[in-house]
This record gives sequence, structure tokens and C-alpha cells, in this order.
Amino acid sequence: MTVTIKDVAKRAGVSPSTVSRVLSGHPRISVETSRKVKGIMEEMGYHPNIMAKSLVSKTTNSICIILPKPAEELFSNLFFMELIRGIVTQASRSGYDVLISSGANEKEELDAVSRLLKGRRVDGAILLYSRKDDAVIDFLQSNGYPCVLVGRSDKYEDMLSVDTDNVMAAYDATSHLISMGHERIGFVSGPPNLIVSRDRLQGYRKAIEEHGLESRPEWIVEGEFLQDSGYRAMSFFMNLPNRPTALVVVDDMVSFGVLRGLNELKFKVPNDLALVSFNNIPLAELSSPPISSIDIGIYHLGYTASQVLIQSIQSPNKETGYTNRFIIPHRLIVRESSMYSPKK
Amino acid sequence: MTVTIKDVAKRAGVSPSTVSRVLSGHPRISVETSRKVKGIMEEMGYHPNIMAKSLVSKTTNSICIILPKPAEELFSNLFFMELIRGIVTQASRSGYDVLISSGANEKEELDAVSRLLKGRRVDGAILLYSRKDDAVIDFLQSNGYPCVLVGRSDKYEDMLSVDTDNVMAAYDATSHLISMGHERIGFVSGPPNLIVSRDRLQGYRKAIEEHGLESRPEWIVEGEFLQDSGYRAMSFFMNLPNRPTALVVVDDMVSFGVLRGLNELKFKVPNDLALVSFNNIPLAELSSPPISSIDIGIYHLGYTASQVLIQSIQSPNKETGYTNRFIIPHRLIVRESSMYSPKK
DNA sequence: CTGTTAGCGCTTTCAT
DNA sequence: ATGAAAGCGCTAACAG
Repeated sequence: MTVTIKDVAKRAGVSPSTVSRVLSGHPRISVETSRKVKGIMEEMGYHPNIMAKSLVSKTTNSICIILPKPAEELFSNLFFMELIRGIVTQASRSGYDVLISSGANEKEELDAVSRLLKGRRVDGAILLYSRKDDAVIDFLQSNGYPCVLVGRSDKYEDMLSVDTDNVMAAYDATSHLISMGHERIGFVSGPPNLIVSRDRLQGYRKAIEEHGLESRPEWIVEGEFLQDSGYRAMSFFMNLPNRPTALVVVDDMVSFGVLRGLNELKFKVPNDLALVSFNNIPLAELSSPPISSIDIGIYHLGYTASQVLIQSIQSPNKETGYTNRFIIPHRLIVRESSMYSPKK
Repeated sequence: MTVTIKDVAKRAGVSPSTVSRVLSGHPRISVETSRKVKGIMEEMGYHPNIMAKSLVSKTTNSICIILPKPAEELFSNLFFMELIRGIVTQASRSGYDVLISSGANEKEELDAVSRLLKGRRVDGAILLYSRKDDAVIDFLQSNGYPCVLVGRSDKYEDMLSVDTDNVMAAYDATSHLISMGHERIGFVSGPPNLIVSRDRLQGYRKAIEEHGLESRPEWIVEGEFLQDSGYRAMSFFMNLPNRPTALVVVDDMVSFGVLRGLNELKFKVPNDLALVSFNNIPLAELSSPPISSIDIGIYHLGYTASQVLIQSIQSPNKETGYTNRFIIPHRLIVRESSMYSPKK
């Protein structure tokens, strides 16, 4: 049924080692033999047994992605799929296969990871989330398994990670509104315990300060990464006596909520309130009006994560001397929601 | 570095075979030995080498998912991610790992699949798409590799597949509008070459006929699975002299386009035009008004696909005598967009 | 340039 | 109930 090296060797009248050498492109092999053997392999439909290969080479040419548990939100799904596409594409270009794994709870997750890594089924792992204290990261680090984090973590500062510079991104978003002439700018943030929320808030503050604009505590509200948060934030802002003329919003989904609310109240975007948000999901350009958004290059994030991981698998020269944090450039996509300069 | 069965055996003062027997829960083994060996394994941190295991057992306990190439659309990403979640969850419950693979073009795809299957890295494959003539399916079928298709294909009628009954789903959607008192109902379809478009159109027709309602050719328009199609369809319908009072729309995204257009023209949903669409993406309940939609149970689709595949791997009793098509039940989620009965 | 040998870590006869 | 030995398909020395 299965064609092995041995079979090919017999059929070609050479030794198995010779066939193996042809396979691995060994230098010291006669051109003639090589051609003959290749012909036979083709003819017999030989395919190397990957398992046998990796058993002896002690390397699997595959990596795994650890998905966080449920996270049933819309953005998450879009985000992860984009990420996965990036990872799979890059990995496949480097000749690596991608295994995807998750667990119902942290223990299951850990079990899976340890089975995969200790069982030598994969050479390294990509983590798609960052928790505060993470048994999985602890496990990977303490066993010296190659791994890279998409995002950033306070605790594991030194680990390989690929991330957006969210402070800078928020700074850019805010500066854009300022350059359009806005002087009263609010910020709709996400859950305060998420690093991404904090970073973006910080970037917003930095821009406001650097431009010497007024900063009021009531112009900053926190919420979730959900439409509803935007809706509530909007109604809060629009009832303020001295309300902002523009908003920086932590996520496009939240912007949709803001938009919906403004619509209901017959406010116009961008004339009554200008908006810039983050992540540039496909819907951002389809809403009315289209939303200006910071594109964080999700696909690229995944692509790079895979690249960094595979590099670290192939050359475990621990300290490169360079940084372990890889920043993926973002860019602001200006659309109608911020195309209006308020009269002073 | 790595702990092997041999190491454990030596440490426990037994033979490797004994350790192996303990591992596989062999019946003829003394309880005492078993307990001792297990303790030592624990203590030494033994983890079985998966590659070695599958080299000898000729089974890998893993399956692969073949992603279609780009398909950069919003819905696709949501759809695939849901599917993947379902697949990964089920597979992991059955003790299987999931490998995910794709290719830039059909040839690359075929190469990857054949490397994985012929190279015995995976036991079977799940295809997430259905093309007319598919080299990958041909390859899998002719080599007798276990595989299951999510969707349905005209050509490969007999292969294992998991799908929605789209005819029935469209019938249900249409019947719902009819039961609300609508008598002039239009249909916004997708690309006519997609089976899903055709099936849904057929279900719509069936419902219209069975209820003896008028059916006009100009009440059916075709387009893409994109917002714009909805927008255009809407403007076409609303300019008709005798326009429909309700629409069955092939996909939620398309409904958003319809909605946007109606909004601009100051028409009200559902009063001026009622809507029901398909797929029930998370945004469907968040739009204003929320859209009635047929939930096709994407997660469930993936879950079942994995189940069916793994079953067929484990018991290759070719013909079960039963069907090879597994239908996942759908259900209509009624929301505001269809909650209005027109006066006759 | 090519053949021989040993062994990766595991399971599975066949003995005992 | 346990041990010894053979072999899954491949690669990597070591000899020629």
C-alpha cells in the first residue's frame, strides 16, 4: 500500500541511503543516479512519511496556535481569522504546518499545550491573547519552548511578542482630530483592565497635552468593546453642557454604537461630532458615514508572529541583542466621519 | 533531556514493554506494577512521543481543515472562524488535533493536501468550500482518504457532507412573511452560480407557489453577498410600480445594504418593507432595526463535520447504508425587521 | 560516490 | 503477569 524508501531503493537497484540522499539533496551523489531515483519515486508515487522523518530529526516543522477560550464577540472572530490567515500563509511559506488548539478552561489548555510540546508534535507556539498570570506562558518559558505572544503583557516583558504600538496609534488618531481644528476631544475607552485600553488612553492624553488642549475628566468614559458602550457613551457626551466636538473611540464596534445613538438623536456625523476609532474592521468603510479608523494590520501581525517564531525555532541563539518586541506599523484611514473642521 | 519509556522502565526496574502496557491500559498487568510505574512516570515527567506512536500505529489522531484561498469578505471570515471553533472543539473532545492548511492556488492546495495525507501526518480532511470541479476532492476520493465537505456539491453527490437545508430554510423564511400577511414578496439572491443561491431561491419559489401567491419575475434580483448588492436591489424594488411589501434576502450583509438604502430614502422598516435574511451574523441583532434572520448554526456545522469525519476515520465501514448527507437544523430568529402586518 | 549499520521512541508478537 | 526481540520509515554516522 504505502511506498517506502526501501521499495524505491529496491526498484532502482540502489541502497536506501542513496535514495535518502537524493531526497535531501545531498551534494555527493551522481547526477545520473539522482535522476533515475527521482524518476522511480515519481513513478511509484513515493511520499516521505513525515512522522518517521520527525522522529529521527527531532523536529516537526509545525507550530501551534493557542486560541483563547470563548470570546464570542464579533470583533474577536474577525480578528482571529485574520490573524490565522497571516500565520498560516507565512508558516506555509516557510514549510511549516499549523496546528490549532484550544481548551475549555485554563487547565485543559495547559494539558493540550504540554501534550503538543512535550510530545514533540510541534516545535513552538503562538499565543493569541495576554492574560495577567498565565500558566501556559509559565510552562512554555520554564521549559524553554519557543513561543511568541501576539499582544503584550506586563508580566512577561522579555518574551518574544508582536504587537501594535497602541500609544502611538492613539496619539496619531487624536492628532488627526486636532489637526482638523478640534479642541474639545473626548475618549471612549474599553475595559480598564485591558492593556490595549490603557495604552490607547495614554496616547490620547499625550496628544492632548502636547498640543496644550484642555483635558477634562468627564470627556473620558470607559466601557466594553461593544456597541452598547458606544451608545451609552454618546448619550453621556451629548448631554454635557460643554460637549466635545470629536471623539476618539477605542474600537470600531463601539463607534457603531455611537453612530446609532447620534442617528436616533438626529445628530450629524461629522458635523456635530467627529469620530476616529481603531481596528478598521471591514464594516468601518461600509457604515454611513464611513468611519475613520486606525488600521492595525492584523494579517501582518499574524504573518510576523509566525516569522518570528519560526526564526526562533531555527536559531535558538537565545539573546539576539536586539529587542524581543516587534511592532507592526499602523496607519490611519481617513474617512468621512472625521472630515469636518469645526468653526472656532 | 527527554524522558522515554526506556528511562521510566529502568527507573522502575521493569521492562519497557511493561511500561508500554501500563500506558495503553493493557488488561493483563498487575495493579501494583501499574501503580508504581504510573508514579514514576509522573515523577519523571514522562510524555509519550506522539510521532513515534503514530509511526508504529499508522494513525495520527489528527485531521486537517482546508481553507479556501482568499475570500476576503466579512461574512467569510466570521463564518470560517465559527466553523473552526466548532471543529476544534469537537476534535479535541475526541482526542484529535486539528491542522489548518491553505494554498495560494489550487495546485499549492493539492500539494499541501497530498503531502499531509500521503505523508501520513493527518488521518482525514475537512473541506470548507465547494467548487465545481475540484482536484483536491478528486485526489481524496480516488485515494480513499476520509474526508467531509461542509456544504454541498452537485458533482460529488455521494461524498460525506454536512450542510444546511437551504431550500427548507428559504421556505421557512418566506412562509414567515406570508404568515405575517404579506402577499407581494421579493427575493434578493446571490451569485447564480453558487448552489446556496439556487437552493434558497428554490425554497422561496416553493413557498410562494404553495400559498398560491403571485410571483413576478421582476421581484427576483441577483447580486453578490455584499452590501452594495442590497443597496442596488432596494433601489430597483422601490421604483417598481407595484412593489413588494417584504423581501427575503440571501444574506445578512446584503440586508444591511437594503437597510442603508431605505434609510436614505426615508422608508421605514418593517412598515414600508419587511425583511428576513440568512446566516444571523452577530450584527443582525445590533442593527436598527434588528434583522430577522435564519440562524444556520455555523458552529454546529463545524462540530458535526468533525464528528462525521472522525467517525469515518475510526470505522471505515464504507457504506453505512444510511445517508452521507448530514443536515444541520436551522431556525428563524424573528426580530423587528419582520414584525409588521401590512393592511391588505 | 555508495552501501552498511545503528537507532529515533514506541508497539506488538512470541515466549516464558 | 512480564521480558525479549523485531520493526514502523527514516536519517546519520562510518566505512569503503
